Amino acid sequence: MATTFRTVYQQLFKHYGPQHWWPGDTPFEIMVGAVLTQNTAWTNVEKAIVNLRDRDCLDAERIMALTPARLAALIRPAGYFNVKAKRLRNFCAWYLAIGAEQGMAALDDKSLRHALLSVNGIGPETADDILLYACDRPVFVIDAYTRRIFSRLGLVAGDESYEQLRQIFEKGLARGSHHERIKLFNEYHALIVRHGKDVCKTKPRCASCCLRKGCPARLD
DNA sequence: GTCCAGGGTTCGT
DNA sequence: ACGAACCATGGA
Repeated sequence: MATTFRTVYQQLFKHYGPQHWWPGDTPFEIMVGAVLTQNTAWTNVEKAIVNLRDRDCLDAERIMALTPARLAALIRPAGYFNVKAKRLRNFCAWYLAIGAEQGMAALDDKSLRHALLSVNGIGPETADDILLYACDRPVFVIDAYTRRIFSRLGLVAGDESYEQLRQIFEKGLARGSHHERIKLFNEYHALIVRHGKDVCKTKPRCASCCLRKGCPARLD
């Protein structure tokens, strides 16, 4: 059986089961989490979100009403708090200006992605997290784990640009209804992160890949 | 003590 | 277009 984007997904799902991403009660909370999780362990992001919720600040207007210093203090556990306070403000200002989730829903996938990328502090991965997990748009999220795992499998070269990789994955997983693809992309990225956390950082790092024969951490 | 996490921007080349 | 420095906490 040839290794494909489909078979890797099946292998991961069989081993780890559903990941129930994205944790969060509302789309807005997911968007906040997407900004806060930039290069940060999720456990630290959760602490920051709890702080915001305790202050009733999981809300764009409430966040904008905070001074940058107050906001930074609340999100302190998520690290890079001064940078992220600024990015969160930038995002909330944009979010309110565009008309919140209704305004976002009025845009097609491409326009919304472009609009998100225009926000200072929202790059490709954060934008795609928001598109997929908060807006239910069929975009495949690429991260460092994706690049590492799939280049070791030989399914990608590894030095492609973010945009190239996204196209490769979306084309490699082209079949299925709109809804099925969203569900698949949702679960797939979550499984890649789960697997990456689990074994791809074992020391010494497996030189081949944790999904391939010969790797001590291979799944079966 | 060291390493690095569910990255992005800015400023060099 | 691409690479490196920068940001900062907390858990393993």
